[in-house]
Amino acid sequence: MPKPNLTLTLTNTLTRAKEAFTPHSANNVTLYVCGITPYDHAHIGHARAYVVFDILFRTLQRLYGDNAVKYARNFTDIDDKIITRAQEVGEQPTQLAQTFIASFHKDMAALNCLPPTAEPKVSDPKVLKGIVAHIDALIEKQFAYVTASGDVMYRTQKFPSFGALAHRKLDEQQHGARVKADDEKESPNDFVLWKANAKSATKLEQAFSPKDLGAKLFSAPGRPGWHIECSVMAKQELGTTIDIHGGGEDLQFPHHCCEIAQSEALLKPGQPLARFWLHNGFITVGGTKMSKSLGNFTTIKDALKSYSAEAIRLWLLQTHYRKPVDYTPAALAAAEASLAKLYATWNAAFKKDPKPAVTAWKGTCSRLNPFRRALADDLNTAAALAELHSASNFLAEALRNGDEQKQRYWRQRMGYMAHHLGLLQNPQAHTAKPQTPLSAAEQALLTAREAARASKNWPESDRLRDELKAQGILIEDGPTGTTWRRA
RNA sequence: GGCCGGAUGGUGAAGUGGUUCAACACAGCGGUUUGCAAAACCGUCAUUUCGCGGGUUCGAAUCCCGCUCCGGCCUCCA
Repeated sequence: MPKPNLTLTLTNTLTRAKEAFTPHSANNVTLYVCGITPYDHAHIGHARAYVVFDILFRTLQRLYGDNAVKYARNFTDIDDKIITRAQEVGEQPTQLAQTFIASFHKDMAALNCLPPTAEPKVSDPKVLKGIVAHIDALIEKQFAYVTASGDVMYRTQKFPSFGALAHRKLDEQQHGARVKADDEKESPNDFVLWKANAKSATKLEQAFSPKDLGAKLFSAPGRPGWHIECSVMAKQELGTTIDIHGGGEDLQFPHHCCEIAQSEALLKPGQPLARFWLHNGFITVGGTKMSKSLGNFTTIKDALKSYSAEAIRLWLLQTHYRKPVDYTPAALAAAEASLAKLYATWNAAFKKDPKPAVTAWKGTCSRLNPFRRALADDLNTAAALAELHSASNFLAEALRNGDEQKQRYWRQRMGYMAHHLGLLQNPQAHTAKPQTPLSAAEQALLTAREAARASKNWPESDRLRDELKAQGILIEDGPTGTTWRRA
């Protein structure tokens, strides 16, 4: 792979500064992004996180080569929330998790998010064994202790920089602000690595015997705590120090701080779990964070009932990934309109020349430089979109002028940009919304209107046009005849 | 209480010291076109203005200080 002639800069949460990114090894670039706990359908907030990191994944692929980038995104498929939900609906937890993993995969595919190179699950025996071994090692090194009820806790006092990622001094925190303190902890900051059944309301489900998994220093049946899995899966999939670790802003503390403590306790002094930490901002509703617990969420599937997947993607990419995005129908409708315009040009170009669009680009192109620079500048997708619009406008102009050379030129560049952003990728029909053929009744209306127009019966013609519009079919009378499209 | 982030036209939003820096998009408005529309095109759309008040500077939306408002986290969370 050629050495990238662009420097990728990323805002590193560790330093709160934009830093030049260089991978530890240019032919093995590693990215770990915290995935979901599959106990319900994913919502728009999840969509944002994974669209953002999809753009990062694609950008890294362009810079270092498709095969050089390893992107792991996990599923926390062993968890109290899964067990609780499973009991509510009378299902096996594992079955329930499977259902929502499949649902999540569908959502990601709809949103044009590329599949990660690895999607580890906690329930994988390899992961469970790794977790148990990691916990054993932490106990051995005094970084963890077993409580009277059998839990294993991380001893945060052994890790003085705990909380540094979130820039917190722990003695200044309000303990128990949200979750009540646990008497068995040596320090209120300590967190659970292994959750023994003794304190679980759901004793028998998703419970594992540490001994069976090879544990030597703890024994109470139970399940892994939330944070430990990511440490282990990142290590198993990507190695001990990864290039970039990402996730939502809300994971900074405690989740990512706990991961750092768990992982770095077993690494050489000064060796980090991750060199770069990236966090995306929230989706808000009326200014308040969209979340499961507040109940103010819209699932991706529900949003897809009203808006095309690419409009959702476009809407998300209009804002820089660290800023909040407010979910409003008006904003989605505006994105849909903007996308429809892009597709109108795109579609017209395909009618002229049905060859597939360019997706890859070898070498340099001065017209693509602003686009590439925008994405390399801390993933400035808003600026990158402006370049896409610009290419679209030039292509539309070339189509009007009949300049075939420029049509090819701009179509290639537009195609490349759209592909990088994961937009304009609907196969066959080059429109955002599916254009199902007219029904017999609809066709009859259209034919009747044609007849009325031929006899210059304008009132009848307009009445039929309104009737079609009411059914979601928009009529356009052009010089070469009448066309229709579904709104 | 501690820590973190945000505030840019009617709307979303880019821009973090200086030659179109207020990009781009959506909406609106005027026009061309059309039987009328739609679509498209042309034009217009923050002109001492970037939450407020100071300061630094030859020069600030951009840096510094103070303030207001909004949001997030402080062991469920993307």
